[in-house]
Amino acid sequence: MYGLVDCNNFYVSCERLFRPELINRPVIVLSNNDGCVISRSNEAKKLGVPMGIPAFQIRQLVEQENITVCSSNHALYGDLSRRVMCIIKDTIPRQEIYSIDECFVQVNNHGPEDLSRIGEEVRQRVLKGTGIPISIGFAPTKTLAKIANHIAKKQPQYNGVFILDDAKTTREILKQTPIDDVWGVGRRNVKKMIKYNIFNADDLTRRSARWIQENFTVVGLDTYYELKGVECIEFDENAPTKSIGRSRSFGEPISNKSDLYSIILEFAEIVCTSLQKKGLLANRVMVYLKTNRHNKKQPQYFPTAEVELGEPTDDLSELAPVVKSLLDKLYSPGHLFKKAGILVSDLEDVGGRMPFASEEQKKARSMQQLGKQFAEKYGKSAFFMAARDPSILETVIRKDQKTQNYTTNLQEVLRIKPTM
DNA sequence: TCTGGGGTCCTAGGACCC
DNA sequence: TCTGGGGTCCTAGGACCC
Repeated sequence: MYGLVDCNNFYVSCERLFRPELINRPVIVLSNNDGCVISRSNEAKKLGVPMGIPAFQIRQLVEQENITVCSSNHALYGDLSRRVMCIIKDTIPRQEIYSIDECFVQVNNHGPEDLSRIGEEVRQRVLKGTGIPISIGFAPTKTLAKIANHIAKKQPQYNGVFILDDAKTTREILKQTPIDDVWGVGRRNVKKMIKYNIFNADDLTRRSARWIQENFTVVGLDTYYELKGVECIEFDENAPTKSIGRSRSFGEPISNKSDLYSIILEFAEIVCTSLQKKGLLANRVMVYLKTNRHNKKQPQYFPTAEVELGEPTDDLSELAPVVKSLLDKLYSPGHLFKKAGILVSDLEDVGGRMPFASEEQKKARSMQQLGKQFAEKYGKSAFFMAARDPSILETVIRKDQKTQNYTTNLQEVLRIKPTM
C-alpha cells in the first residue's frame, strides 16, 4: 500500500505558525512579484478565491472581505518542509518526496486498522513537531492514494486519514471523483474526456485499455490501470535529480544586455550552490529569455540557447563565460524581456572527479567557499562576482508583503547586526 | 497598470546509420 | 526518369504536476 501525505494549505499554514492572529481568517500567499495566488486558507477558498488567479483580478474581493495577503517566503517554507519530511520519514521509513508539501510513503503487510493507527501517529507527530496540519490517504496505487488523500482532507469525519482498500468502496469513491480531480489528467485532456462522456474516474475505468491508449497515449493508460488498482507509476525513494534551474519574472521588463547578464549570472551562482549541495556536476547549460506573453501588442520572442560543456562542472568560474556566450547568442536589442532563466541538465554524480581538479580549479573553488561564508555572515551583497551588478535583480522584483525568515535567519528576526 | 517557479515525462520529427 | 526500410539518438515542445 502507498500513502500520500500532504500538508494542508502549506504556505498559509507556514505563515500562520508565526502569525497566529491569522488562524481562522481568510489568508492567501502570492507568487513572485506578488503576481498570482499560490496558497489559500480554507476561509479564502470559501470566499471563492481561485488557485493561480492573478492578484490584480481579486483586488476588490481582498479589500471587501479583508483577506490577509502574504508575499511568498520560500526560505521559511523550505525549512519547514524539511522538518515535516524528516518526521514523516522517521515514522514511515520508505518515503519519496514528491513536492515541497507532499510525499508518498510505502507501507507493507498492514491491515486497515494498522494503517489508520500509523496515519494518526504521523499526523500527531508532525503537528506536535512543526505545527503543520497534514492529511494522509492510503491505497494500492499512487493515483488512488491521491484520491484517498483528497477524501481525507475534504471530509472532516475521517480526521485527516482515509484508507481506500476494498473494491466496493473504491468504485463508489471513483464515481464521486470528477475527472478533473484525477492525478495526471490535466486541463487539455479533461476537455477531451468530457467530449467522450467521461465525467468521473469510474467512467474512465469502464473503457477498454486499447481505446484509452489510442486516445490518450501511454500516459492515459498508466492512469487508467492505476485507477483499477494496477501499479504503473513506480515508487522511487531516491530518484536522481535530472535538472536544476533558476528563473524569475521581472516587475519591470528589461532590455539592457548587461542587466540581463547580471541577473543570469546571479542565477548561475545559485544553481552552482545547489549542484554542490547535491554533489552533482552538470554537462549541459541552457539560458533563455522571454518577452511578456500577456502583452499582445508587443513582438514576442522566446529564445533559448543550450550548450554541451566539455567537462562537467559545478563551478561558477567555469560557467560564467559559457553563460555569457549563450546570452550573446540569444540577445536581441529592442525586445523588452519579462523573464530570464538558466537550466543545467545531463547531471552526474561528483563521484571520483575531484582528484582531477587542476590547481586553477582548486583555487577558484576555495575562493568561492570563502566568499560563501562571507556572504552567509554579512549578507548576499557582501560577496559576488565582479562581472555582475548585484542591485539589478533586487530592483526588478517586487515583494511587498513578505514575512521574516523566522526559522532560518535569526539575525533578521532579532534585528542583530553582524559584527566583524 | 498589474499574470510564478521548479520540476518530470512523453512524443513527433529530423539526422544519421546500415 | 526511376530511389527502401529499420533502427537509434537527439531535441523542441507539449502536457502535467504542485
